Amino acid sequence: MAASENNLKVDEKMVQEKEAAFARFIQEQGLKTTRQRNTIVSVFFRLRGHISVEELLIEVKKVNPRIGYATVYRTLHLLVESSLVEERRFGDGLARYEGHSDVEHHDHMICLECGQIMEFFNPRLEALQEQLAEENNFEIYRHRLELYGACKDKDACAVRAKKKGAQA
Amino acid sequence: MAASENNLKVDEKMVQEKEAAFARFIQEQGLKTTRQRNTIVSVFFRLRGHISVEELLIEVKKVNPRIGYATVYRTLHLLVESSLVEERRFGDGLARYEGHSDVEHHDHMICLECGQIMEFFNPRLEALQEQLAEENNFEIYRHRLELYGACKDKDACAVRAKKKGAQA
DNA sequence: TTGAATCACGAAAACAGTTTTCAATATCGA
DNA sequence: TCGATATTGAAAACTGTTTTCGTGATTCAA
Repeated sequence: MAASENNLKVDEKMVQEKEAAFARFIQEQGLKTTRQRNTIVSVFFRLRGHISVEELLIEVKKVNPRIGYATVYRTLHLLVESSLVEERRFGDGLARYEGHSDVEHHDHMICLECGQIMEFFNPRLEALQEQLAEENNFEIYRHRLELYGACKDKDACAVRAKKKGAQA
Repeated sequence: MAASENNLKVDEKMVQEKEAAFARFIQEQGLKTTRQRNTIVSVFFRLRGHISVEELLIEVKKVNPRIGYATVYRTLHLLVESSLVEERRFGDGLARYEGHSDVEHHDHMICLECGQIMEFFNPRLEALQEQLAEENNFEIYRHRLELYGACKDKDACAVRAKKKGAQA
């Protein structure tokens, strides 16, 4: 029911579908297809997890070093508008972007030690929220649930924390 | 089980207890009692709901116009450190501060039409989260649940929305 | 009570993340 | 291909927040 963010290869077929969907969105909106947008989108969908703008920019620059912040920001907004990507904020002050995963909607557990972000979904949780909203005469459009804490597997967690520390 | 943010008068006795608790905190930390801090804390605890820095500053300036941003920010940090106040971020980019309400921990429903923020708490929800964390070998330190949507009472909601629009 | 050490203040500058501006360039339909 | 229009990249602007720095308060020991 839960999926860590670094356990699977990216599904090439799915990536291509998403690229196509984005291309369609661009056309529908009467916008223009550009090399920069293609590069950014292509790179983004081949990354996994919850990507910050900076992380994305670094990867994008490996393909085309002349692409700058502004274009990455702008393209991410387009991706969000196209509903292919969701923006999330986990309280560290920077936006993170997430290409839809296999689980349509999901919540997050965030380990404060190693930074790992796990996704989960539970229908009982969803139902309970609906019920509480009902009781308060409230209609839910969307919600956000984040559990902050720590992995219980301290060894694996320490390894991840070290890796993260090294690359920073 | 739910409490809106503008249904009650502030309990003067409770406010004074909190002021006293803050004074104690300042002493314990070896910090200094100042007129500015007293003003800010006093004004803050007499406001209800989820206060932004700007909202607080406006009120504080009515008492002492010479108090500036920096001192308000600094005092809010002290309030958070003292555990008398919690910082929240609802994704509109600015921090909001909340003096502990009668409900110790609680979650939020946020109406996107009128801006009303309702608090709620449900033990089944908490238990379910613990269970899901357990299943994922995860230990929760704290969590955040926000339901974004709209009041079903459209009339009351419209009144609030109008009031909010007027003051902005 | 006074004085020295220290802390806190306020204004402005710095900062981080993000958005906008603007001149140059690329795209796309006619 | 041409021309209207959208997009780009670099830099400036912006927003919310934090820090700096010179000045002013507070505290506590003498």
